[in-house]
Formats: sequence, C-alpha cells, structure tokens
Amino acid sequence: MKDNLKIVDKLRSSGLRPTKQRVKIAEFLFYREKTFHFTVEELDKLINLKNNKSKISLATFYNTVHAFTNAGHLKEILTKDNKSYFDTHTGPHNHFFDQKNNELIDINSKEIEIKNIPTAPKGKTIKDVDIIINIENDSH
Amino acid sequence: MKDNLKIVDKLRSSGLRPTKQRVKIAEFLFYREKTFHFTVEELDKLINLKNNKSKISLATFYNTVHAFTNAGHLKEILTKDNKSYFDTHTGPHNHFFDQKNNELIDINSKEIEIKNIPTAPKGKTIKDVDIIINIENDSH
DNA sequence: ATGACTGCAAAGAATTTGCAGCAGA
DNA sequence: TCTGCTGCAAATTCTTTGCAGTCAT
Repeated sequence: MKDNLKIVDKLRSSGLRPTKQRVKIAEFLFYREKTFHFTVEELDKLINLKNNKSKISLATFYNTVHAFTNAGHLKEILTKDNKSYFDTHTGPHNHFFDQKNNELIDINSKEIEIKNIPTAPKGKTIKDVDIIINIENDSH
Repeated sequence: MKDNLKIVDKLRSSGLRPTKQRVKIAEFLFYREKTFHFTVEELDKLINLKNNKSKISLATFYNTVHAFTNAGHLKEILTKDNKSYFDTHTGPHNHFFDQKNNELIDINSKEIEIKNIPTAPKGKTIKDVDIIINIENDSH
C-alpha cells in the first residue's frame, strides 16, 4: 500500500530503521485527518488493544515516540498535570488544556500572537515559546 | 521579631496553623528581595542542610508547599523537564526557562503581551495562560 | 480534648536503563 | 555479519498516601 511505502521512506530518511514496531506505530499516528494528542501510556493501550497478538512493549513505545520526536515527526507538549503529551501536528501552534478532562485542543497558530517578546538573557538564545491556555468548565 | 509575627499572621489568616515547620519554611521563603524559584526536593535540601538537627520530613515539605500554593502564597510553574517548580512571586508574570541548567528567570509582566487570545471552546472558561520562553546557550 | 499536622515508610505513577537476544541492512 | 532495535524486568525519580503519634488551640 502507498501509505506503507511513504512511512518506510519517512523513517529511513530520518535515519530510523523501519522495523515492524515502528511501522505499526507510524501507521497508527500519521496520515490522520485530525491532530492527535496522546501520552505514551495511552498510545500503548490503544495500539496493543487492537493487536492483542504480537504486543509492542512499553519501552519500545517510549523509544519510538522519542525517536519520532527527535526526528521532528512529533512534538512534545507539557501541561499542568506534569505528564508528557505528544502531538502529531508538528507545525507552530498552541493549545488549550482542560486539566479536569486531561484534554488538549489545538489553537490555530494565526489566531494568537505575542507582542514584545523580551530579549533572552546574555549568552542565551530563544529556542521556542510555549503557550498553554488553561480552561475549565463554566460551572467551575 | 517582626517578620515572625507577620508570618504567623499570614499563616493564620490562610487557615493554616503556624507550626514550627511551617514557620521555618515560611521564614526561608518569604520576605526575600529577589524572587525565588525552587522544587520541593531542592527546598528540602536547602533547609535541612542549614538545620541538621530537627529535620523536616520530605512529606511535610510537599504538604506545606501545596498548602502555601493553595493559599496563594506560592505559584506553581511547569517546565519542559516535567518537574514542578514553585515561585515566591505570585503576581502575573512569565518565565524564561533554560533546560540545560534547570533555571527559571522571571519576565516582567509588562514586557510581554498576547494578542488575539481565542475564545474558549463551548462550555469552557479561560482560567489562566502559561507562557514559557525556552532558552539555550548561544553556542548551542 | 479535639482536630490538624508531622514523620516515617510504603506505595504509586511515569519514565529510564541494562542487557540478552533478534532482526534489518 | 554487524549494528541497531526490541522486550523484559529492574531501577530511578518525583510525588502521594496511610497511619500512629504529636502539637496547636
């Protein structure tokens, strides 16, 4: 199938061997219509439920997700619950975070803008800016 | 001493009993000239080193820091290293974060401004906005 | 006296690590 | 064949919890 070839290329061109496990994880993650936000443990449960034969170990999920992140295929997001979320949308954008429901929602990058970004301290360079808008139910 | 009285009042008016441990921690944290950023484990080491008799237990540091945070005397900050930092500066402001050195630096609230904050999804209200500017050494 | 708080140790959650065996080039 | 990758289990790190004893009011 075409997607499978694309995935193999994607992995190879990032210096990653297209092992069965990585291809399966990549198939699950990429080429979605909508952005997908997840933790490693959630990913483990989702993929291993579907394929209860030939389970992928949790350590491999951690390895793979980090490898994908370093290769630029995923983006890490940190939230007020001190867990690492990953995002299949790797372009510049920001998030709403609902701590009650542990839910991340994308914000279109064009909608939000920071003014007067201060200059970094001496000897330092700005790497990136993380903005999270924390939300809660109206009834709070 | 005057500070000690102020501290006892501060604790009492937050509904917290001014125990020895809390007063000692509050003395250490508040009435500083400069903002102080710390993790609970760091605080434990800093205070227990100074007073190697009558140690305060780590659990009490966690309890106390959370109690102070709920009372509005501390502010929690989450960074790219997935640890909870606390800040003695409780007013609205943002931070630089240097992940290499695990160092947080305050940004004056007036310097930075967000435009076009999007409206929250239906049924949700914006609670607050966290902005962290990640920095690294020039030589990267 | 009566809650609230402390300290200890154990438990928990998320993540990392070490290493033997396996698989892709 | 030769690294790189996987899987397992143990280890680590940060944080929370249960509970008996202690302290503030």
